[in-house]
Amino acid sequence: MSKLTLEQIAELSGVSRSTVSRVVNNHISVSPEVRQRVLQVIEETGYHPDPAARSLASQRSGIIGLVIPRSVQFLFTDPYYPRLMQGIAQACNTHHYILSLFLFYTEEEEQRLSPRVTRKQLVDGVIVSALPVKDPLTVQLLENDVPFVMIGRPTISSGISFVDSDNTEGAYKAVSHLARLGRRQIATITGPLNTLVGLDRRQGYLNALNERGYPLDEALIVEGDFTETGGYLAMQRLLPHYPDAVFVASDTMALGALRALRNAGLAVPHDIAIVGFDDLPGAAIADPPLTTIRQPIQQLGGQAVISLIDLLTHGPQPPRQIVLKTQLVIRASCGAQ
Amino acid sequence: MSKLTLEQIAELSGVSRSTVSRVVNNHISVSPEVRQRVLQVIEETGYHPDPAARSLASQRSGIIGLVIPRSVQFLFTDPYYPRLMQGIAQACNTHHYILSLFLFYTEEEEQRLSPRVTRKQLVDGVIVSALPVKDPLTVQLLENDVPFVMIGRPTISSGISFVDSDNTEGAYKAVSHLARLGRRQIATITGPLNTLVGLDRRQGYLNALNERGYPLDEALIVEGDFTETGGYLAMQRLLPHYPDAVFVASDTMALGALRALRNAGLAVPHDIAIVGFDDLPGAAIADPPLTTIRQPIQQLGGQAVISLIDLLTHGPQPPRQIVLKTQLVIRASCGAQ
DNA sequence: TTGAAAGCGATACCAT
DNA sequence: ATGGTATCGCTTTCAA
Repeated sequence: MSKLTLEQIAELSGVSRSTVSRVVNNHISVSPEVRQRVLQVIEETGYHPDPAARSLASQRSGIIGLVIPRSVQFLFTDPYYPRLMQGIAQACNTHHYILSLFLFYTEEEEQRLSPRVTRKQLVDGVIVSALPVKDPLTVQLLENDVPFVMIGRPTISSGISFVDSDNTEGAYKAVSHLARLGRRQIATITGPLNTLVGLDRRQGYLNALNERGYPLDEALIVEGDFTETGGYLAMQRLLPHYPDAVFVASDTMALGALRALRNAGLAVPHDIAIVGFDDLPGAAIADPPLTTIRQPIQQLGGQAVISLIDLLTHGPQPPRQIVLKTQLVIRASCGAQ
Repeated sequence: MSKLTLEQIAELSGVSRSTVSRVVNNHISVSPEVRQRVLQVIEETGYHPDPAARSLASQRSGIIGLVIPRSVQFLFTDPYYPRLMQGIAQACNTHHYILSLFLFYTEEEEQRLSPRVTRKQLVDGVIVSALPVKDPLTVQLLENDVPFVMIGRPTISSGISFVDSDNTEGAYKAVSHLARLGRRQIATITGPLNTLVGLDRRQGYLNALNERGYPLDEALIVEGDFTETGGYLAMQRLLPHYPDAVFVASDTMALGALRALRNAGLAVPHDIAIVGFDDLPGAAIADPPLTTIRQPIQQLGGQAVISLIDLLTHGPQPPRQIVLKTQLVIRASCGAQ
């Protein structure tokens, strides 16, 4: 079982190397009979083209890189990421791409390793998990014109392809729901306000209050960091202001907020209603089960891959910018039955 | 900024291509001055060797594959995996390897895509997340002698490299702890019993009971599946038998068990004590905080990479089989304040 | 539709 | 210690 080459397949099928290559790559200019015969041989021998030789000759690697920059590294344990990766991996599988994962920890590491993804040698293109405003990585990607799509909308979005959930509208729906249920002192625990997702969800909150002519109380807006502990601490800061509801910008933080409320002896939703964002697995099994805004995380990943492949195959194009709808999922924590 | 080649660096530094290659690969036979000069040029020009050309010539890709087989795919959203991946990614970073991720969903997909990892073309070696007994993937890996190490001990471990936690001893410690606290009716929710990790942890449970001469009550042993819902359902089946303690073979299942107990109106740890396994982030913030067995997940990943690289560089060797110690983490759920 | 041949950009062996 | 050169396995013009 020594390694087979195109050459050998060619010989076995009585055609030239070129022809076999055409068959393998599904080119048109091959007569049906020849194609048939070659495929036969390939099948019988179990031939697989050598990826290295192939990339060298074609200048394409067939590899998509998923980059988790240092700045979001600390969130990587959030259940959000496995879901995202499932979506990405599945799409890669169906589109015959290989997925490589780049997790950067330290700044030094990011500096040293980023060339791996900012040159078109190793990867054909990359998917980048949402970056804070003006990350150097984005700049490098643009400079070296490496095709890439971001998950999460970038701050300067002109010319950049991305896939995002409709965060503003999602937050708006969450807060409107609370208002509809008669809550008046609606607080919010935001995401980090140096990220667009953080800003967007806060905006949705503001929009909903505005629309109803609710007064804006700055004390009811506390910044979180998307971690459970962050949610816990933020909730504690909110308590002295007696909110009767709180929109939390992520389920993970909402879990932390619930914990803070429990510690404070407050009853959810009786004393205070709560709505999260994401609809992670933990939301449904929280105590009480968490009303939340579901975002289609897997599809986010899948769409990112599709957009990227589009970029790869059709060359530079107007950027593909996709915003997916969210959905209000009502459970017990908001007090609606 | 056209693409630089070895050739050009050679010219710019006034040496041959071979010499530049030696410098790049840190070979010994290069005079200090020449090396210095070449490195200078490389630095100035920002040259990076082409990975494809390199793999083609050297027959090594520098890529390590992480394989999540279909059979464990449904567990991928467990917080265990991000941690594991962090450990693996970090080790890959420091050892200059690229990490590729292979998630297989359907059986068809696994069949179609497994050649990617079972031939030494694309990846130099692979890390496989624990497989149920005698998975075909293992067989293929062995047949094609692709270097690989498993995370989690395989059933037939002769000749196979793996990294595992000491599951049996961990479970033993958990159950002994419960016994020490005076619990008598100690139940267990096991992992899937077609996996060795499931069997091992059950064995630890049995060992602890045995040692103390506790009677074995089959009704107190219920099989779970490592999911939250599985834990919930298993706990419900346990309730009619009035256990006063339960060792749950994973934190995720323990969270489900807690939910079942809450629904049943039982107080933890007063009515029933509970100990989990893993020490995932969710354990510390559960209500009550979960006593659990901590396993060093990141190190598991890191060790797997190190073992694999060892295999890659030193060729076939006696398998490296590493078992890492676990640690009892006492919180409120077991009743030992 | 098919084949011949020129790369693709490195590595590594063999001389010197 | 250094250079020359064959080689890795495939893609892709260009001719036929």
